[in-house]
Amino acid sequence: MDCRQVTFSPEKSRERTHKALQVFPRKLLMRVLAFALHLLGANRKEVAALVEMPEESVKTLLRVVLRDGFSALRDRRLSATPPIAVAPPSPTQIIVSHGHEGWIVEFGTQGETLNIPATHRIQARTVVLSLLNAGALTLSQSASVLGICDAHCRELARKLASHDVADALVDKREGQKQDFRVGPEQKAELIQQLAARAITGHDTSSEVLAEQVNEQTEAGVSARTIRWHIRHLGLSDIRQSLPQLVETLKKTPTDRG
DNA sequence: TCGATGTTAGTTCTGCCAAT
DNA sequence: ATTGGCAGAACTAACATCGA
Repeated sequence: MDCRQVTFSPEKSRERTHKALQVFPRKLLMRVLAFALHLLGANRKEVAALVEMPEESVKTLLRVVLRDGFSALRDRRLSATPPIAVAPPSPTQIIVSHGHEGWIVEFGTQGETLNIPATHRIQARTVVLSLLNAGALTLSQSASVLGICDAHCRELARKLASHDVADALVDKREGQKQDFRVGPEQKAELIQQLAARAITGHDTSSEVLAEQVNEQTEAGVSARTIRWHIRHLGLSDIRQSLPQLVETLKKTPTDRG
């Protein structure tokens, strides 16, 4: 669908969105809009910015909607029943609040405060969960101020009770840990082919190397991937240096005489 | 507490295309 | 002809939430 000639009015959008929010939960409405913008051809990054969602959430949304259809537009983890009202927290001597600036911990009798910037999430968790473990805050107060569910809050507090902050609270995600197409066998073949061809003066272009690696290992990788690995293995320059090194070594007596 | 599901952060892979 | 930057897809694993 070509929308380039369509005029979009920010005023009308504000008006209509406001009206729609009387009926739709904000999150659901944003998910519907994200999917519609995607269908109309908008760039995913721009879609994410427009609906104020992380780009990765938009990615996940599009994947599940295209797989499961309309039902996937709502967060299926959410219960259909309305939330149960939570009893007000019991008064404590320490009060923790969370705003745009960060967290404020009020304690003592003279109104002393500890300010934790919004960017210091681990510090906030350390303080709040320590107070929870010490019995100075309730579970629901702690979970609410940290913006996590009670069950997860309980789990983090339990971990912090038996582990240091680095083990209990620091995010350890590292992403994909191993290559899934170019493994040790393919790398060995790549290095072998590149070295042998560089020394003998044969073609060392990524096209040829990809052909050889695929032939020997049935990897099915592209020339671009071969170039990517050549660069990340630090092999980009050995095409020039390796033949010179071999010539030098030929003229030098071997260690064994 | 646990399994299912969604989210997030990171790496690898690949097509496109400008630069060399 | 070949390389390498860029963007986005594909993938992995940890984090987080939810309901039973």
